[in-house]
Amino acid sequence: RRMFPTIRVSFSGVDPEAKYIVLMDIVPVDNKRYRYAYHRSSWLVAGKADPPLPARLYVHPDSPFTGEQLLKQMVSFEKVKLTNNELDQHGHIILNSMHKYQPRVHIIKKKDHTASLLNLKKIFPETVFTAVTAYQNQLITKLKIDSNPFAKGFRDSSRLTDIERESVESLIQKHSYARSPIRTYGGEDDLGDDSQATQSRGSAFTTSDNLSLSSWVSSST
Amino acid sequence: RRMFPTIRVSFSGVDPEAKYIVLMDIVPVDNKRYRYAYHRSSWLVAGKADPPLPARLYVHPDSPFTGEQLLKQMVSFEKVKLTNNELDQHGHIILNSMHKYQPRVHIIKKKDHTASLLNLKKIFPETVFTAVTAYQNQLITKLKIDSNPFAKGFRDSSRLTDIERESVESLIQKHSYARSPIRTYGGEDDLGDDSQATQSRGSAFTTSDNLSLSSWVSSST
DNA sequence: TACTTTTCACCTAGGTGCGAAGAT
DNA sequence: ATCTTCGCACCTAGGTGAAAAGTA
Repeated sequence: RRMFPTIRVSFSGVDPEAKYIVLMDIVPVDNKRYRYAYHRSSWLVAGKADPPLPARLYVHPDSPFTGEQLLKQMVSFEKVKLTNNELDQHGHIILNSMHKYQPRVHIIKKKDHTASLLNLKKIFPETVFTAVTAYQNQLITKLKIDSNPFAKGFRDSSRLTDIERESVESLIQKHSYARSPIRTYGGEDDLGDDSQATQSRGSAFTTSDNLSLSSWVSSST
Repeated sequence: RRMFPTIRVSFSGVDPEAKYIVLMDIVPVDNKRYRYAYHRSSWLVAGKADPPLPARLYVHPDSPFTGEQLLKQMVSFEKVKLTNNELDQHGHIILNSMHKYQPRVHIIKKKDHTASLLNLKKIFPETVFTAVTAYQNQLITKLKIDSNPFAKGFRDSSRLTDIERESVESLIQKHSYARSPIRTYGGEDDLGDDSQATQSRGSAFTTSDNLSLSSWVSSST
């Protein structure tokens, strides 16, 4: 199923004349499996991670972009789909349920006349999420029903109250602090703030194939 | 509204390594206005054409294609939209109702390192059609209801009978013979059969903006 | 009379969480 | 007990011709 909320990114500092490929992948945050403690409303470590799944890239369907396009428009990843089916034939990104993940946005400059590439990578830490097949927390469910147009059918006056919005913020804080501190699992290099990807909006709730992964994360800014 | 049936084209003889832009435009077949003679089931000339409308190109949204893609996949123009509103802001192709038109498919090879272009043009005469805001013939209506999935709601056992199918063929013959013989109005050069566009499927019924243009044409293999 | 415009019921296509049923 | 799967009602989004109303 689709990843929701949608990750949207805008770019600066690109060459308007050059061509760029923009893509997303999603990497494990740590080597742990999680379970949800209802009475504490928080995620607890529940052992080592399950075996890693085939890594897949989501190349943005509007690629290649001209630098000019990237400076003008926001790039939206609304069509990214997630699954927990390791045999998936649809090209969706494959995740383990009950594991913590970090989406990453990559931008690759197409060098003319050669095959060489420049690949920049950008992480928005506020988009870390935990994949699930069923929502573990009623507030998250409510938040998603509130914000996803396709879930309008479930809005029975259950729009989030101000108090609930505060609770959501606190949940997000907890989820954020609970993850391992700095390094992305997998040991690949991140970009600093000089990266070309400068803005994100929305974040990475999720979903899967026939089932329904989810999680939570900030909707910073 | 969308042009239906959809024009689909496949290509041969292209360079798999090169990049190509594929596009469609629709040009007047002659300088005449038509009206429909119900009792004779045929189009009659009804005077000189109305003033020409702004010419527009429909660049296929999957452009640019690699030659490799063109050799593999059929290119479908299902999303082409037509209108009779000369002030249209949506980029749709603008046509005069009750006039006869010829869709054309163009393929442009992008030359590396230069701005120069090679533009080839291909006409499928069986896709000539007359634009309308309301269908003029019950058989055409039935044919479209029969073949367009979005019109399924109007299929009340009214599927075309074998006899009706024959009548449709004869209508198409009549429409075809009625148009001016060889030259496309506007005097631009056509390609011969050595063109790179080698196959069409379906044809050019139509439709417009808030209204409903239509017409008929062959569905030659 | 001969079109053109507008609105609408009825479709296709596909994104939601729900809840019963299944799996371990 | 704790997830995962599946079918479903309910949405969004938008493509149909019918038919009533408008235009000239």
